[in-house]
Amino acid sequence: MFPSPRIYEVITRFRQGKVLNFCNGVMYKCFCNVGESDKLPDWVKPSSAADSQEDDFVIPSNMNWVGGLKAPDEKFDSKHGSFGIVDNDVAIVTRILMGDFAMPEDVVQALNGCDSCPSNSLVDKMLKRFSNDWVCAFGLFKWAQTNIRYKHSADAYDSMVDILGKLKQFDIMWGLVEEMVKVEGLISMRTMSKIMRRLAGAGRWVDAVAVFREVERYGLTRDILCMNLLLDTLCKERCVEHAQDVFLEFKNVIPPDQHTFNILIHGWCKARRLDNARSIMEDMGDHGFLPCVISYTSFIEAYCRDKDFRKVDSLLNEMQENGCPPNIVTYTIVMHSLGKAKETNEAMEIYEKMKRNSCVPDTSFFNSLIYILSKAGRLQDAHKIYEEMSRSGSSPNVTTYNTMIAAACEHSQENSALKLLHEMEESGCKADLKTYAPLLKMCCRKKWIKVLSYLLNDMVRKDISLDLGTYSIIIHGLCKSEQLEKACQFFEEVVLKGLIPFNSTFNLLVDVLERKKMEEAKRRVQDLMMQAENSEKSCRSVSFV
DNA sequence: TGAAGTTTAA
Repeated sequence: MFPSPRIYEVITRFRQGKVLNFCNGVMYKCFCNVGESDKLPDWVKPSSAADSQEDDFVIPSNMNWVGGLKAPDEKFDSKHGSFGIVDNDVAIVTRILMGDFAMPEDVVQALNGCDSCPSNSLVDKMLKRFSNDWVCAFGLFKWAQTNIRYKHSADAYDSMVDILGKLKQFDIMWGLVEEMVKVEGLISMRTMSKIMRRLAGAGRWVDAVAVFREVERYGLTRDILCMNLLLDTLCKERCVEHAQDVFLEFKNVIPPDQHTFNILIHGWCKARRLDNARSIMEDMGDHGFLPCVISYTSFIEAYCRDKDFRKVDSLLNEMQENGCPPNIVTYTIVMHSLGKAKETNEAMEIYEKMKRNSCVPDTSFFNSLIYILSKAGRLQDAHKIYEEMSRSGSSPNVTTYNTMIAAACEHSQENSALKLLHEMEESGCKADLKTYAPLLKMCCRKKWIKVLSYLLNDMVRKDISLDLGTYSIIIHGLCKSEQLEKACQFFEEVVLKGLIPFNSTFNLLVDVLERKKMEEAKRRVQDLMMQAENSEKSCRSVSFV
């Protein structure tokens, strides 16, 4: 135990009110004892948001004390200020990329000043870490290319294309694609698939289809595989109409296969246009394909969504009669919907029916079962299923743990929730934001501020960053528990991160502060909200120039 | 890495 540590956050630079020193939204934090802040490296500056008075903060025993600094991981690189980063080059490059850059060229220049060498693993890690910051990612990408001993892998190119597409930098993306064309074997169907997905996601359906039309220009074959990829992308991006148009245009040139029809059936079922799905099914027959379990399951899912369980039943029977029995996916859908419709006994009956038909349950099925049992308040039964899983050969995954933890939190089984988090870690299952969100909410409700701090720190250690929704849960929870100072601190952190708080969060906080006559804090929150809204406006005007 | 299913807060 160390005397009176205080939490400091590392905040180095701002751009339009945005904190730049976190990667993928992860804010790097460090801990130091009161009166020892001069021992902090110069890149560490305490922020007002984190200047908490948690004098009794307990340092978790799994942390090491390194030269006056508390680092959440075994190794702490005090020179470059990275936590949990063992690879020195990764640390150096991360540190540089945390700067304020307007153009990729600036990033290249900054990286030229360091003596790190690019490697496949370095580029891979950095592209993942900066996948939401195309300027940094592309700068690093360009810098790596200047080294004559290094060549980007096809995967690195694909990742870069994907990042540029995700952030809607389509001109730059196309420039990179042209560069890829010059090297043989670089462009693959994976590249094309990423491009089509990002274009469709941005509402540029015509462009996505154009990629398919011109795919031979890139040395690829415009076959049924490629067409199915496009159709699937269009359906998943909610433009099944465009998928249908492409299908009609090309079906005489490129003979469709069973996948083609299933993709369209699923697309139409998801869009609640069952008539269209049925015509595709007929067309499927005309092309000599029988509907398979996947085709039927799409319809089953649609009926389930309408809670039309009579139709579900008759279709299940029809499937059996047609020699196409339902499989584990079909059963999962039906059971899940029955459970959600509060027909828990009928849902359990599906499990029995499944066993009778010797259909083997898998992890997703068990996850669904655990979910509906928990929602019905049958936590003990859910726990039994959790134990049954390992015995039956399907191991729990992240969804299993997330579901169990959320249920325990909802039913005020705090210890059990924290125990599950521990079990999750022990089993080597990687936690994510959905693991922590209910736990954080629970801590706010119970006013467990120390545990809240511990969990937040745990998240930093695991590279899991808070998003706006999670921040909102915390702020709402703290308001309800009348932990108003804490609530204000989190509100400030949201704005510092460049996020814009929801109006409901803002209104709630202002209301509570007003009721408690905390005028100064109220004004501060109002200023912060204004700052957040203004910085968004200025960002917008910049992007339209 | 060719088609269907499970956890989501304000």
